[in-house]
Amino acid sequence: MAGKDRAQESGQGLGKSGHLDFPRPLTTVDVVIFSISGDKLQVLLVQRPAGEGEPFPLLLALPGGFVDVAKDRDLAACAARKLKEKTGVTSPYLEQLGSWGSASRDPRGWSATHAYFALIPAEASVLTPDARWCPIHGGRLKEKLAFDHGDILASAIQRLRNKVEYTSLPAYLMPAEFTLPDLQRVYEIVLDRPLEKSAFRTRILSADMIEPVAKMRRGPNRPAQLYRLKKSSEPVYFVRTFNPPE
Amino acid sequence: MAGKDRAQESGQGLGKSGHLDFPRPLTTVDVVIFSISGDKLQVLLVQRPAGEGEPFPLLLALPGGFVDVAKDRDLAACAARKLKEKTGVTSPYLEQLGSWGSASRDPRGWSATHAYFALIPAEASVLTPDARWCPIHGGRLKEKLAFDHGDILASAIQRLRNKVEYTSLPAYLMPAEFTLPDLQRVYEIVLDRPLEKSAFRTRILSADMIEPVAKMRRGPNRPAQLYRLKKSSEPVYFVRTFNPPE
DNA sequence: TAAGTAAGTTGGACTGTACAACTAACTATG
DNA sequence: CATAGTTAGTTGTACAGTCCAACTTACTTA
Repeated sequence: MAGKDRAQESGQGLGKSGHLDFPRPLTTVDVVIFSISGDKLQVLLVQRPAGEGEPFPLLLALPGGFVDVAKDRDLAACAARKLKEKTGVTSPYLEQLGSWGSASRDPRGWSATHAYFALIPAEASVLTPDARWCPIHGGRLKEKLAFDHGDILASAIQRLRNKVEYTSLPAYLMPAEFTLPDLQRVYEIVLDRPLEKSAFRTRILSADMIEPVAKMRRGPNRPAQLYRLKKSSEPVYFVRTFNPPE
Repeated sequence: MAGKDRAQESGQGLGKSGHLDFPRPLTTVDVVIFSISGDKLQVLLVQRPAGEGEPFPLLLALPGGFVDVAKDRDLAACAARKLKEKTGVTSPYLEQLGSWGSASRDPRGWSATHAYFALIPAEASVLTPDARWCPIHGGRLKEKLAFDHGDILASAIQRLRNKVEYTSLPAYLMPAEFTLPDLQRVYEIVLDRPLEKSAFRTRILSADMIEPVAKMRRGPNRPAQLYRLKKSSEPVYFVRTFNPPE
């Protein structure tokens, strides 16, 4: 026989009955939900419960929880459900970030979490009482998080920054209508560095991702053209990054 | 109390005893191992066992298996172990690809796999008898795979192509010493399109990722300079993609 | 009416790719 | 021994898009 049993490969027995009677890791899904408000990148966090036997009581954590094999068809549905429960938002940008699994990350035993990251416009959300936005200063969060959620968040921030360098991801952080300077500001907030105005405009406008609406944003100075996202839903990939610093 | 119990959030009870007595998904790790040989991108596959109760008997599948909570400290270690077992290679390029989990992907029950992808030089490997290299034609594999491994492989190919467009990843597919035209050929094999010679050379040489060795590759025509990878281990990210087709 | 401010445009310098023609170094062949 | 063939590697012009900086435009406020 060419192949070996998958369970046996791991040194674990598969009984003749077909039972898979070896210990299984805990399986969770966590979601890193980003938004922009107050000129800051913000992440949605919830407080851990204080009950008996609860790990990391009262610490902040990413919203998430165990996969419910009866309720969740797949991982993405589970992540979307958790996002919906916490923010009320249903169709945001939702991307898988990666998975973290080890013997030590959860004191209750070997566990693996599937992490997702979502981008939503701040105004679109109606939070549950236990959830709140926490600002990210200089690419870092001040608070210490439960489990390895600090690592996961750091990884999400890095991924976001990386992709913002050469994609239209920030568009998903914008309200329905926005101006080009608004969008540029969001890019600058995420990247934490200024971008060049004319190159930015050229790039975005030639990407065919937004369209002008017949309105201007009026303010104390020259009015700005309002735009909205085209209905493409897919992010745009640019062939260059913005001029990287250094 | 601000937070709710993670298990309760999923509608699952956490007993007062602290037991986590609800059904857990199966947890596996699979590895997509790429290599180049015969001017083709190749992926390492193993044949599924034919035993009773075995899903997808005799079909080809990605090497992988259940996480062993006693043996595997974390997911990456588990992936590295599987790579080592199948190919003997210990320090390749190994990156997490993503995770796939659903009620339906494994007939034995709700399961989630953590997929990794690895790049190794073909000559570096000593395969176990059940493993073999399968060529990828035009970005696709001919054979049908077990589970959702076809999806996972397609995703790995797409990720590889994407990254090859703007990183030095193909360097990890090269033998210890290679020429610039060798490297270009590998880029072209993965991208499945020709690249421009002078731009390719400029880009690679200015990336400071390889260094010449004091030898030439001799053949039936003009000798070519041999190079080797510098000991950086980290891949290089270019600020532009190669000129994309279309 | 002038000053202030942010929106949006314009033009020259620069960087790196695209394309194509070129030179260089070797082998094989008549 | 000369010449054709092949691949390595270079060079030069065109072009695209960013960088930088100055400029015009449209509005508010004093």
